[in-house]
Amino acid sequence: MNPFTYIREQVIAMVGSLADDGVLPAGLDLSNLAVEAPRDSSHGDVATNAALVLTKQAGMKPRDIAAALAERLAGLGEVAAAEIAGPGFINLRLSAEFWRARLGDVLRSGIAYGDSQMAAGEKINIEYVSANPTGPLHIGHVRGAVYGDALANLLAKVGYTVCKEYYINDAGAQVDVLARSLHLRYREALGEAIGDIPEGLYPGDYLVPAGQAMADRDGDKWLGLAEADWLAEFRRFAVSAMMDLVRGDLASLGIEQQVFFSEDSLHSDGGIDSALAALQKKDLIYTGILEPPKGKTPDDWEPRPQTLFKASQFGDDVDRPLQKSDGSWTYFAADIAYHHNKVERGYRQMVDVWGADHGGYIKRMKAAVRALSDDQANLDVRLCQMVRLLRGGQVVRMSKRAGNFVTLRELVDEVGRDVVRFMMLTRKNDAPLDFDFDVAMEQSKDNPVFYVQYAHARIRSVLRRVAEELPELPREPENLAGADLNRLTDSAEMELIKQLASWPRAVEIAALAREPHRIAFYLNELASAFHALWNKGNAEPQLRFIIVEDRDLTQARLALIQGVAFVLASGLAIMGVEPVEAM
RNA sequence: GCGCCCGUAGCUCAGCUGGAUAGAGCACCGGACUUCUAAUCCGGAUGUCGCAGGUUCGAAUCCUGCCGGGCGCGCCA
Repeated sequence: MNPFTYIREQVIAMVGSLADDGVLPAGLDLSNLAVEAPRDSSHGDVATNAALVLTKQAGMKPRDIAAALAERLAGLGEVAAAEIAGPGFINLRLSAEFWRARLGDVLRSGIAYGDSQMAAGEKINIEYVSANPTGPLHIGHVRGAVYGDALANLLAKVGYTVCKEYYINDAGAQVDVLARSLHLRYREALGEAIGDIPEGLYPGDYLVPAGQAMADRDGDKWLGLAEADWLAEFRRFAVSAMMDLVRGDLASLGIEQQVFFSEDSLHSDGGIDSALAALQKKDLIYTGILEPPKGKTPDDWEPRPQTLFKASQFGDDVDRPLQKSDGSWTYFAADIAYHHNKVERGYRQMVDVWGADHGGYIKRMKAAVRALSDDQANLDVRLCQMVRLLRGGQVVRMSKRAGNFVTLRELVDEVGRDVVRFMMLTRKNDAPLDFDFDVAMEQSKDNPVFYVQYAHARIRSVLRRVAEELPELPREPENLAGADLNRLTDSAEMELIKQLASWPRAVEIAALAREPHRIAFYLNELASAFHALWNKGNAEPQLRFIIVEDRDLTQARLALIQGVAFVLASGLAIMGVEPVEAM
C-alpha cells in the first residue's frame, strides 16, 4: 500500500461527507489536492493542502475548512492526531499500528514491494544505446545504456509492458568504410602485408578477428574482385560482427535488449516508402527551398530544392529535408520510418534515449511521431549528458584520433558492473557526470555503491548470526510477517519503518519523472537510516537486533531489517545492481 | 541570430511536477568500538536559490525579459 495515496483517498472521502452534510458545496474539483510528507517531520507524518485548494471554490476561509476536515479525519482509526498549521495545512500523525502494518506489507511482498499498477496494461517502447555498429562501445555510450536499462526496469515496476530496443545504424556511408576496413583485414588474414591502415579507414584491431573469420569461412574467393562485387557481403559480415561485439559489451553490463532493428532494412524492405507515403497522404511532404540558418551560414551554402517534411506544423522551427542531393534518403527519413514502424506495432508510448549532442533533433522527431500517429502516440526523448572520467584528480583525456577512448569493456573490467551501473545513476540524466575511478574503487561511505551494499551485507550478516545463536527461531520472511511488530517502539525503528513505507511512492515519483537516479538517492537515505540504527545499538545494547533472551523482540527486529533488505534489493534491482550477501 | 539544457552553501549535487524555517555529502572541528562487520555513527555552520518583473493564499519550482555557461543549427549518423 502507498500510505500517501491511501490517506488521500480518505481525505477525499471526508470532503465528500462534508459536502453531503452541507458544510461544503458539492462537486468540488479535488485534482490539486495533495497528501505529502511534510519537510519537517515534527509537523507529523503526512500533510494535506486540502483546505487551501478548496478555499476559493468553496468560498470559505481555509482555516474554517481545515477545522471541519481535521475533525473528521481525527475520527479515522489510522489517524492518531490531526492539527491545523500555517495558512491551513492539516498535519496528520498516523498511528504506530498503521505504520507497523506497512512493514507487514513489505515482508509479504518481498522484492515486489513497491510494484505499482500505475501503468498497468500499457505498452511502452524504449530505445537506447543505438550506437553505430562500427566498433566496440566506449565510455560515451555507457551512460545512455545504463540509464535506458534502469528506466526500462523502473517503468516495468510501475506496470508498463516494456520493449527494450536498439536501432542499428547500418545504412550510411560509414558502413561502407567499415566494409572496406574489414576487407583490408581479410586480406591481412590471407597473408598479405597491408602496412599502415590508410587514412579514412577504421584502424582498430577489433576488426582483425572479423577479417580472420571471413577468411576462414570463404577462403580467397573475394580476392581480386572489384569493390562493387564484394562490398555488400563485407558490409553484412562486418555489421554482424560488430553487433556481436556490441551485444557482448552490453551483456557485460547486464543489458539485454529484445529488438535490434536494422536501419538498412527500412531502405530495402520499403519501410521508408510506406512511412513517407503515409505522410504524403496527409499532405505533409512537399518540395521546397530552405532558408540558410540565420547568423551562421555554412560556407558552401547554396539554395536547393529539397523534399521536405512539414515539421513546422507540429512544433518544429522549420521543415526538414528527407532526401540528400544525390537522391538518397536522409537519416531523418529512415528514422521517421523506424518510428512509423513502432507506431504500427501498436506503441502509443515511446522513449528514445540520446546523447545530449542530438538535442537539436528532438523537435523534428517528435513532430514526425505526432504526424504519423495523428497525435495519438507520444515520443519522449531523454538526453544523457557527458561523462567525464577522473583518475587521481585528473581528467582522463580521450580522443578518437589518438584512438585512446576508454571502452565500456575496460571500464567494466576495472571497476565491475555493479559499480558502473550505480555510479552512472547518481546524477540526473541531463546533468553532466564525473566518474571518478578513485571514488568508484573506494571502500567507504564516499562511495555510494559501497555504502548501500554495506547496509545490505550487514543485514545478511545479522541473519546468519541469528541462525547460530537462536537456531530454532523462525526467520523466514513469511514467519517474520507474523512477528509481534508491536515490540518495535524505538523512534529510530519507527523512522525506518516509515521510510520503508515511502518506497512505493518513491518508485511512482521516479517513474513519472522518468528519473531512475531518484532510486539511487532513496537507497542512500534508507541505508543511512539503517546504519544509524545499527550504531545506536552499539551505544545502547538493548537496541541491538539480536536479543538472545527475548525471542519475540528479536523476531520483530529481524522483521524490520529483513524489510530493509527487501527494499534495498528491490531498488537495486531497478538499477540492475546485485545486492551482496557479505563484504 | 535561433532552438534546447543548465545556473541552489567554499566544493559536488538533491529538492518529492507550487507548500511551512531551502536540504545532503565533501571539506573543517569535536566525540563514539573488549561491535549484531567503526568499511559505520553522533554533534557543530554556511545561502541576494544568476538578476529583474509577473501569475497566487504561497515560487528554487510556473510565465516573461535580461546576464552567464553547455550543446545543436541543409546533403553526418
